[in-house]
Amino acid sequence: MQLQHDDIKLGLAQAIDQALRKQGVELSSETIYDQIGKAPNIEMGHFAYPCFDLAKQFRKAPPLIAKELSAQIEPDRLIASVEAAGPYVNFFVNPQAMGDLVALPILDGRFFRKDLTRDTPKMMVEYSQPNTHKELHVGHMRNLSLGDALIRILQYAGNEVISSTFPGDVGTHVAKCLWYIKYHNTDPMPDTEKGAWLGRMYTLGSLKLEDELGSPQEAINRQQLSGILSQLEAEEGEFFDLWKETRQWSIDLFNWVYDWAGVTFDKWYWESEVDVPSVAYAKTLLQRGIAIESQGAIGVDLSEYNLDFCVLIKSDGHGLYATKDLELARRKFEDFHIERSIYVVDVRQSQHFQQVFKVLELAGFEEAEQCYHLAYNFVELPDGPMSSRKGNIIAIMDLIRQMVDRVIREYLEQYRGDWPDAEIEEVANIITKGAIKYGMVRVDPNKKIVFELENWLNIRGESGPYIQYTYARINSILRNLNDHDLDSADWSLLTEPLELAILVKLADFNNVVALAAEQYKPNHLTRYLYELAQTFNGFYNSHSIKHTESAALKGARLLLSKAVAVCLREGLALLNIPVPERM
RNA sequence: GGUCCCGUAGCUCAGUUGGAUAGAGCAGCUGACUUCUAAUCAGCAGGUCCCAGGUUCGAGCCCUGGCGGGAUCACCA
Repeated sequence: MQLQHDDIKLGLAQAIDQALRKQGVELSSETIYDQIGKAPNIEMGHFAYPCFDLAKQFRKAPPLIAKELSAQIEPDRLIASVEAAGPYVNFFVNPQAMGDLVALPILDGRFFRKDLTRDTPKMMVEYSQPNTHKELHVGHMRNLSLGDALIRILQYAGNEVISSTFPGDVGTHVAKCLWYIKYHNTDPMPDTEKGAWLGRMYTLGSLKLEDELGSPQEAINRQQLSGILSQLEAEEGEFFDLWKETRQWSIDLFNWVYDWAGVTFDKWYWESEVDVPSVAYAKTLLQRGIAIESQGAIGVDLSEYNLDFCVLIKSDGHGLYATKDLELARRKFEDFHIERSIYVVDVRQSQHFQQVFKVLELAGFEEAEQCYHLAYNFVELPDGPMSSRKGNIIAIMDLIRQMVDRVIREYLEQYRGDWPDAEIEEVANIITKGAIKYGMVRVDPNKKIVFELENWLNIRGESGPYIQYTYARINSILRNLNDHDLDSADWSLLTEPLELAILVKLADFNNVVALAAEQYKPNHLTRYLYELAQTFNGFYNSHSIKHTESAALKGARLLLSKAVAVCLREGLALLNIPVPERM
């Protein structure tokens, strides 16, 4: 539920409210506020109020109501003029008021510290659940970008949010990797890029195991794998030592990527730490009669909820993914006293979470209804889904390297000698972050992304770098033209339609972020930032800031530009995308 | 078969909770840098919003039924 934080809409709602009262009609201010929208284009108006809902009360046709209503609204500090257009009342606003209520608060930061939403439970967002002993691929990057952006947006909207991650450091995938290293690998142990090497071992292992299914070798393999798993569980033996060492290699890779992306977690939960306790918990469910024994396994029959049977303890006594999530869900609420728990996990786990939440509910864990699986669709390649198991993945490392190289070669090489080499390297990384994160988050979470490398490396048009470029461009203008510090401007001089279009767009920032927070959809923000940048670039290309008829107008345009830059920077920050000072 | 998601321009996607003439990018074509950053901008072209009903002042959006694609459904995670 959004608070009424938009001063412009509030001002318009007041004027409409007064005009309606004069005609003897009373509406709640919320209703009016919520109905105020944008005019279709800047020639028709800046904001619009539709009169359809008034038809019943007035017993008149909406166009007639719009006409009478607009006649009742007097221009004031905010409202420059009012026009009825069919069933709509269209408002033109004064640049002076827009400057005071929008641009100035943006420039001094007040604008970004408003409370946007009413219900702000303390929540935990869990995201990034990579498996050790596998390579991180671009699919993991979507999860990382989405979860990180979501947390920042939720915090901005006023929620207290704790971030957590849940890496999978135990399980059969680990055994397959260690199995291959020990029994089949002939390469020397690596000195560098150990995480990536491990990922290859996993792929080779799972391919070999798949190959040998149905062969005499199968039984031997099975025995060897089970031996490995036993050692890991007993926490002793050569495989346990190898596990400890190689596990760290993967963690080092995770940390490299997290550092690069600027992501941190308040809490790391490990599958290995909840494994044993989760099985113990499942046994209590059996005792309580919530779980039953079936076909040698122990689980909960959820068929009456259309969720099938949820196995919690395998016939060999081991727990499963669902078992661990049962334990983890409870720990989260205990450890941090949260009121809401969000899981950013790909859509293929939907049924898994439905089962987990339902079992918790049946077990009497009331917070289960505050657990929410934020399912997003996965990233796939043009020729089908990615699979570490099969080895057809694009590693995050490879994407980053290729993109950094491309950015330097195509755009930054021209500055070589002029800029320090370190800055070229840094800016290339900033741009790469912009391209990758923006690309991952711009698509609606429940639509899949078909990853085509060449499209991603081409960063023209709608992209993170477009917005970063606009920021750097404004920065350059300010550097060159802002000879003395401006702290105020005569906003009333900004009468060009494109200048007003910018102000109107700026005013919408908080509405968009609030919407993104409500819907858990950061793509509303990416879209907004792109449109804001686009609006500015349109203005920039048709109006000179440097050459104006007066110094006052130049000052106003400079401050307007600066407000755009601040807004772009703050918006990108919510996506954890940095901006370069020049590019 | 059950459940969930998707279907909008050649391709990739928006569409602010039901509002005015459905918008961007890529690809294609035409223009704009001795000027404040051309990683940009302006313009052209491109549409049965999967189909059929329904709800109402109004539907790309909501409801019902189809069609097409994807995911998932007992000891992997």
